[in-house]
Amino acid sequence: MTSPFVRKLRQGAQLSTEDEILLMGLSRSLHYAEARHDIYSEGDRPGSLTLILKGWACRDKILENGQRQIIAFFLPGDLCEPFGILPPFMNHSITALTPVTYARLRPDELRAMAQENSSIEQALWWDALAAMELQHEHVVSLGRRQAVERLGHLFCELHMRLAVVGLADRTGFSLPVTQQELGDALGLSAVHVNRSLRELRSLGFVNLRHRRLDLLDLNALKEFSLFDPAYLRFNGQPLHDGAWSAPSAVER
Amino acid sequence: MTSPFVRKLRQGAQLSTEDEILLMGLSRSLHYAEARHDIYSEGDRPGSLTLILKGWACRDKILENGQRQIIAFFLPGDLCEPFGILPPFMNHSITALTPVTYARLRPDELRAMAQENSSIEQALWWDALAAMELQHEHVVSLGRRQAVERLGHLFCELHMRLAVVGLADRTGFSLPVTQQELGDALGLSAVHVNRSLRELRSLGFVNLRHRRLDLLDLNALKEFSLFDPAYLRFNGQPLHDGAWSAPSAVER
DNA sequence: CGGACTCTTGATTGCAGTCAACTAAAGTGG
DNA sequence: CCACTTTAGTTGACTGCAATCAAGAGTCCG
Repeated sequence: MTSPFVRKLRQGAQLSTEDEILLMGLSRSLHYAEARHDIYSEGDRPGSLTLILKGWACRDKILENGQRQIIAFFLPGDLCEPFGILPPFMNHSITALTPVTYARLRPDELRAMAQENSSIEQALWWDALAAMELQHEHVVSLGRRQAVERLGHLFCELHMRLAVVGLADRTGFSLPVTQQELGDALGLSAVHVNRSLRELRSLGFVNLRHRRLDLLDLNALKEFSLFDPAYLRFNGQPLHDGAWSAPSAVER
Repeated sequence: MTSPFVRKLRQGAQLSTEDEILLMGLSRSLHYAEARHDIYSEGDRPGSLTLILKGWACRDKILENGQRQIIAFFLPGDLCEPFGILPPFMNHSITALTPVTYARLRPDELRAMAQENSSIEQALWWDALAAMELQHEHVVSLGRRQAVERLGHLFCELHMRLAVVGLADRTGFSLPVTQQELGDALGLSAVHVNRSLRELRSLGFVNLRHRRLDLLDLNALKEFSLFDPAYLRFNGQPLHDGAWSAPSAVER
């Protein structure tokens, strides 16, 4: 059983079996976080990168007035920081939304691996690009989309991200977060999330109950939410070669 | 006269004179864009990274319904994409807000330079980190701050970013964008930007006229906007060494 | 079985959008 | 250099989306 990390990275580069073994070998140091507990808190000085293996987490920030904003959701296979970046201190938290199993990766090890192996380098840079564009689309949602569209768009995004790591199929997926947490991600109140959910249900698009999202008409939902999956960079042609392969790195 | 790029990167690493000469040598290929024209449009396949040398630009996306969201402002010294990332195609635009002078950088050249020079590597990763956290804070603003706070927060951020490259002092700075564009960045209508501006003026914090922002009481504005500059990662201790220096790279 | 979340719905409030008219500034061309 | 046009800024009136407040129902869990 390949790890979700490897499954996702396959979207960004052609990986050989040896590449995949190398990548899986990174997850030596396994850790566990309980639901609603911080993996990293504001002010912490992280010593390693966090790779989510199982469960859901998020990057979130609590404001002075007690309001919370979820900046990003992290799903199995997600690296909470791009591969070469280790912040000297955190100014927000990484919080487990469910029980989470994660690995701690050493950035120097990752970067050394990237330096020696251009496929892995390309995959890691691809992952960093995809993570940035996720943020961009989040800004677009919060800035210019209405509540119902935001919610629908998020569902489409989560579905594609989960499908890539084998955690969603055509019928739906497990959505283990509260409506309050959806609101914290979408800049909405829990009450309004509930009402928007009702609207999506009454339109016959989805049904959320018992922490599972049933997709009743995915295509209609995508159209309604103006969802264009290009920003996820899935299944795309690999990032073009000329500019990508480091001058000295030659793959055999 | 050192370039704004170098001035900014000094915030992220100790750069020797030779490092700075190397970095300035990157900006060989100079280009020019007129105000309101795209540097890259949606669908383009960029062949190089864009470094803003003079003028203001932005990353923006036009939605199907004609609404626009500005995802990020780019100021002199800003790299529009992190140093190792060259998207295979653009799914949004990079647009000049004023007349812009920019350089085209080859990612392989940048990465080769980073590989040989650990100070430069650290500076470039630092820049990528700072750019990501800018995005995070943008999400927080759009999700959880009120209009007036958003505007005030943006002014504080722009002031610090411009000050680092020598384009702002205590009295204010040139703000060469329309109120409509401020609204497109903050998820507000131009009318509401105007009203919020009036409120900030009536509170005695700032005064915006003829494309210049006068800072009348910067500290009060920062307090009012709950502005915590930590996310800009300026003047911080350099990113810590142990995890950062690549195993084989030794600086002399 | 009790207590704590979470979800749901209704009533009310308020922040920000839209529409519209007018002023000010900045270009443009004769 | 001055009419004319266009773009940007300003203000008022009204509307509407989403927040808040509140209460009840449903679930989960010890």
